Formats: sequence, structure tokens, C-alpha cells
Amino acid sequence: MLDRKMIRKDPGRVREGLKKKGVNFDLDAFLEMDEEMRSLIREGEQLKHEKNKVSQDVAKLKKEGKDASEIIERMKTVSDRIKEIDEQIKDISTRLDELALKIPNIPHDSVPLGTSSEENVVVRKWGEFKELPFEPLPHWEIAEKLGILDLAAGSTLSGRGFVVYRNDGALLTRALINFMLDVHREQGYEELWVPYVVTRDCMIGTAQLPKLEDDMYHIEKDDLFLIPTAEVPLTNMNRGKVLDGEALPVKYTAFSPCFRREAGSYGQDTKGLIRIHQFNKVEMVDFSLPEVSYDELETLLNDATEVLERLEIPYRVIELCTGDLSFGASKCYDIETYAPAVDKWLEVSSCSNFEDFQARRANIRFRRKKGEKSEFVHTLNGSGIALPRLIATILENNQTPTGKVRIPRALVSYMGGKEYLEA
RNA sequence: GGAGAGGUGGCCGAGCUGGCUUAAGGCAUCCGCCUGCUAAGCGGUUGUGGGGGCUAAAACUCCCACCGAGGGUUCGAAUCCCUCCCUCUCCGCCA
Repeated sequence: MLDRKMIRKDPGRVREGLKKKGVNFDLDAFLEMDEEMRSLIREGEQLKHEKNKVSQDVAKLKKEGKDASEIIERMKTVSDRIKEIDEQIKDISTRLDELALKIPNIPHDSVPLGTSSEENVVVRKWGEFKELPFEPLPHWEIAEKLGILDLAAGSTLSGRGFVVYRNDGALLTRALINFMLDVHREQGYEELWVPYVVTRDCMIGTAQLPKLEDDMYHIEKDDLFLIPTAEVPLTNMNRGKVLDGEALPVKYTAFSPCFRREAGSYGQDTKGLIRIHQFNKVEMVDFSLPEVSYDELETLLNDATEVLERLEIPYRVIELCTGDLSFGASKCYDIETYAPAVDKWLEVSSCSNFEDFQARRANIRFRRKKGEKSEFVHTLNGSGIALPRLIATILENNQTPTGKVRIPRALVSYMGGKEYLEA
């Protein structure tokens, strides 16, 4: 959510942001409604002021045993008018709030201009993918051969897009989660274990709602949502709180499964682990002082890439252009690894700065010093790292001609000393 | 799920037979005074959101709203009525 006063004062900036993100929004209608509401507020408050004054007079008169019926009669119409105005304000304010939730965050000035992912910029590369001296198998074939993935069982249990990991596949998942959480603890994140269903307010707070409702699994009976990422519970941990400025940055990490309906992507990436409805991910969230949040974004990005480097997995970092930025983000880096058999770069992490956009929605503040005014924090988050695509990369890049898969050295101790996945 | 108790300002806690409460009192906070220093004592200060005025912007100032949330009764609601939410205690069910 953007600052209402800022929108009023500097609509040009908002308009430019909308244009950069390629979002259609009738800002003029919004501003008109806003003006209408404020004029109603002015009128209503004037009448309330009168009401308050006269009420005291009535009390005085009654106390003195005098008659106040004339004033009372007159105030009846004033009260009715107040009620009328309040109703109008409420109506217009609800509509205004709904609209305000649909205004996207403004991209940071440093973000490259562009209208689609075509114009994203590669900012960094690490390591090199060695070309395999044989025709690589796609990860789902390797996995089925090794008996570590059971796609059929997944669809029997839950339908297409759900998978079952078996044996060393399950162990590999567990190992990766433990490894990543250990890395992030070292980096100074507090590890949390969070609920996987959250309230509507949480989803609005981190800006998944209202825009992405169709993409979310919704439990109607309780109006709860399955989380699409641990970002939601982690960021909402501090919803409605005023944090101690001296304690910032506050950093959390957690593992969670992530649930996404992937509405509108039917037919894409249907095979293997690339796009599934429930996947595992370790997430990092950072509550930062506004003036250093872009430094924190770089730190967060490095905290994510460190996981890949320790696993000896080459990657590249993409800076998203304005048109490819998500609704709430001001700036965002994607981290991608390459899978040779599917011949695709796979997004395994996304690290974003939301500035105060989520903080306003979720009302997360901080105070620099006692007695000072509270300000909104900046929130950032990044995956560190999403598992299925990482597993796909490991399987496809580390496969051997004999059908085995080499386990990254850093993971061996987490795999009970095992150095290879083999049938 | 059932029964009971309760939700008041940063915290504790009165008010709850509707109008001298524009929320008492205490603690804490910050400022000042006072004592070699500290403690104690004395005086003052202290929230959030919104609208307007003055500003380059603030400071400042005026006003409105906020006693869990939402509705209702009334000229007037923390106080009366209804609905919902949450917390605590007990019971039931359950890994």
C-alpha cells in the first residue's frame, strides 16, 4: 500500500510507477473519490464539534433544572445529518481502501526499464556448467530410475502436480532443508517453525491478496489460506508491532511447504519437478531500517547465493526489469541455475525489497528511540533456496554415465556419509 | 464443542444505577527543581489514526475519532441492548 498523502501530493510519481510496471489503474477517479471523501469528513466533523458542545450545554441546563427540550429537538436533526454523512464516508472509504490495495508498489529508480522478462538483466554469474560428455537424462527419468521420486503416487494421492519423494529422495529433501537452515543460522537469522495456514489478513498484509486469490488454496470453512511461501507467516510475525529500532535488522528463516494452484499455467512445465502445486522451500525475511534496505537486499541476495556456492552449483543473478516486477516489489533479483536436459534456466530464488509497501499493509513499525515517532520498517524476503528445482539441477548436472548422481560435498554429512545416489 | 470469568491509555487498575471523566489513581517515561553523587522527595510531561490552518517542510495550532470489533437505543454511551472475535479457568473430544 502506498502512502495516501503521498499519492495526493505527488500523483505524477504514482502515475509513472504504474506506467513502468505496465499496470492499468484509474488514478484520476481515485483522486476524485479521495477529495469527495475529505470534503464529507470536513462537513461531518464540523457538525460533530457542534454536537459535542451542545451536549455539554444540555448537561448543564438539566443540572440547573432548566428546560432543554428546544435544544434537544434541534440536535435531533443534526444527529440525523451526522449519521447520514458518516454512512456516506464509510461507503466511499471502503471503496477507496479496496482500490488502494490494487495500486502496485513503485519500482526503485535503479531498476532497469522494460515491459517483460525479455528485458531483465543478467548482473552476475558464478561458476560454470560443465558440458556432459554424454546425452543427459531429464531429472524425472533419473529420479524414477533411482527410485527417489514417485510421480504416479503423487497424482494418486492428490492429483497432477503433487509428488512423493521416496528413500534417498526423501532423505535428500530433509538433508537440503537442514543444510540451508544451518547456513542461514550462521548468517544471523532466527530459525522459526511456522503455521502453514494463515488468515486472510496475513495474505493481504504481504500483498498476495487481493490480486492473487485464484492462485491460492483456500479453506472456506475457516477462511484460511495455505501459504504460498513462508514469507507470509514470517513477515506477518510482526504484524501490528512497533519494533525497537536498535534491534534492526530483524531476520527470520524458516522451512515450509508452499502451496500454489498455478492457475493460468496449465500445460506449462508439466513434467518433473519444475512446476508443482506443493513444493518445499527455505525462506528468509528481513525487517530493515529504511535507509539501509538496499544494502540489506544485497546481503540477502548473498545469503541466498552462498547456499548454492557451498553446494558447488553454478548460478546467475538476474535483475528484474520494471515490467516483470511483482505487484509489491520495488526491486527484485532472481537467482537461476541451469538444467541441461530440459535446457532451461530455472528460477530457484527470488530476493525482493518491498520498502514500506508490506509494512503499511501489515502495520509493521519501528521506533528509533523512546518517545520518538514510529516509522514503517522496510521488509525484504528471499528464497534460500526452493528445493524441487534445485534437486532437478543437481540430478541433471551431477549425473554420471552409469546412472549415478554425485551428491555435493557439503551435503554428504547430511546424507549419512553417502556420496552418490544410486539404484 | 459445553459452562463460567474477563477484554479500559506503554503497563497495572478504577469507572460500568448514561451527562462536572475533555478516562480517576498508581507504575513506568522524559524534562526541571532539590540535596557532594545516587536513591528518595517535589513540580511538570507522555498515545494512535484522521481532517483543517500555518509552513519549502517541520515545529506549532484547532478540530474529529479511538475504553476488543461491528451494529443499535439516546439530544448525549467506556457505561444500556444485540452480534462477532480473542484471552483465562473448568469439562468433553483428540495426536
